[in-house]
Amino acid sequence: MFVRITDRTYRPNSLSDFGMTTSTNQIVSLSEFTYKKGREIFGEKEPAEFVFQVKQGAVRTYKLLSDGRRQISAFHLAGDIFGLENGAVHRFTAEAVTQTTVRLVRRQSLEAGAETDAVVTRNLITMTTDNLQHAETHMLLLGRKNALERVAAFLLEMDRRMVPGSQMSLPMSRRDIADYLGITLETVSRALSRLKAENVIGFVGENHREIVLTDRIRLETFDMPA
Amino acid sequence: MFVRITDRTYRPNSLSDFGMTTSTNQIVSLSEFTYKKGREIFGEKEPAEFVFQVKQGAVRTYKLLSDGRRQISAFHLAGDIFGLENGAVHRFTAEAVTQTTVRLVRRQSLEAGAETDAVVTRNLITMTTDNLQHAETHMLLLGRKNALERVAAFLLEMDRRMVPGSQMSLPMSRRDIADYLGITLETVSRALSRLKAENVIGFVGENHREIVLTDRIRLETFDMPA
DNA sequence: CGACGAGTTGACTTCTCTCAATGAAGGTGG
DNA sequence: CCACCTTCATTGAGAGAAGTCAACTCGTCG
Repeated sequence: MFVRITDRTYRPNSLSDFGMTTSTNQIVSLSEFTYKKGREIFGEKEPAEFVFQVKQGAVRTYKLLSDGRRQISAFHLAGDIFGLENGAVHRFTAEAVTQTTVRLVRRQSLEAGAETDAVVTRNLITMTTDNLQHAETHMLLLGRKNALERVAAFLLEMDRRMVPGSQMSLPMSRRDIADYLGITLETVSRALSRLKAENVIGFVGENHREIVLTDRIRLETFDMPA
Repeated sequence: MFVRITDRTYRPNSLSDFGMTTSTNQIVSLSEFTYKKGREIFGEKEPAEFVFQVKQGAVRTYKLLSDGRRQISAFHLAGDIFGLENGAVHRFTAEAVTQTTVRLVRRQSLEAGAETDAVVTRNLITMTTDNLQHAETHMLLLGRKNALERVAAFLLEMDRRMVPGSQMSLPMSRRDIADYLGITLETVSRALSRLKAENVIGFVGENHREIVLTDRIRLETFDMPA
């Protein structure tokens, strides 16, 4: 249950072990750690000691209301950095969606790097700005799109971000998708069924998370761009 | 109609005219400009030449869908900085909610300042992070709160941000509030009527934008915190 | 093998939207 | 200064989209 606390006693190597490559825009660190499915990586209001990069797997970050309603603000896939959007204290909870390996660096070290290296600084700003842009786009979705548009937008976003290929394998459950899109899991399921019935998407494997975009053009019309 | 284009040919004074005070965390510039109610300050996809600070009045920033649905991402009140959250190109439209005076600085100058001054850099990051935090909180509202909770949260936010006093004078219309909260103006109106009927708020003037929070404690219970 | 979790689907409910009417406020021009 | 027009806000009635509750299927896993 609280293995994660033990987990987080793990310490990455010190300052000299990481750097930032301008070419890849990724924080590079030799420090890695793996979380099992559903494990909490950090909790809301905890001090933000580390910044993370997903090496493999997927992470969800979310906020809760007191009665349990959940809003997932983002899914972080391989390559993505998370935990940076926070200040001294984490502003939401991060959990492993599937078994996930992350690289981590001390936040303090990063900030020290930013003091002396303008490139590191610029990258920090860029990453924060990217997060902000994603949040803005998502606000438009949450505030003004209907269920079908939300699900279409989600599929297109995931298709764009996941490894290229004819099909995609979604790591997250229908409930996760629902909490990301601000609807219920039943509504997600109905929207997917409708898209399947109209031959816009197809289900591939026997679990229902392998999806192929049969008609991307039509899917984009469901999404409805600005 | 296109006066704003003329407006924007106005040029702020050069680099030497602005700086950033660490004590107030505000960009200081002698360059000012005033927009009439409803005027566009900048449009989505326009090059982001300036960063703005509201001196007086209020600004809304929003995104549109092709069919006209609008999502206001934020209201910027006196003292607030906006246009920074953007990259080289503005990611949304900014309009004056009421007659509004802004200070402005060239974006390029700011970036030059960031190169040489770590304090400026830190403030830039802080401001972007603040925007991000607001967006995250708003995603929770848009994705998971009901109409009454949204309106209650809005009133508490405005009360917190506007000049202290027993009552507040909202600069924006019901439609603006609705597009900020992801509901319709009728639903906003009904929620306000209900809060008034329950003596949680009161209307003061003869226009319906002067509001007093009669029972802040109860209003907070309607909002429902995390 | 059985329990459990995930997903789908149906029936019904509910919340918000849509459409419409009304009244008040504010701006404009004669 | 006032009549007129437009905009804004409120309120009601009905429609509709999404939520809730529940049943059922299908893998997975102990």
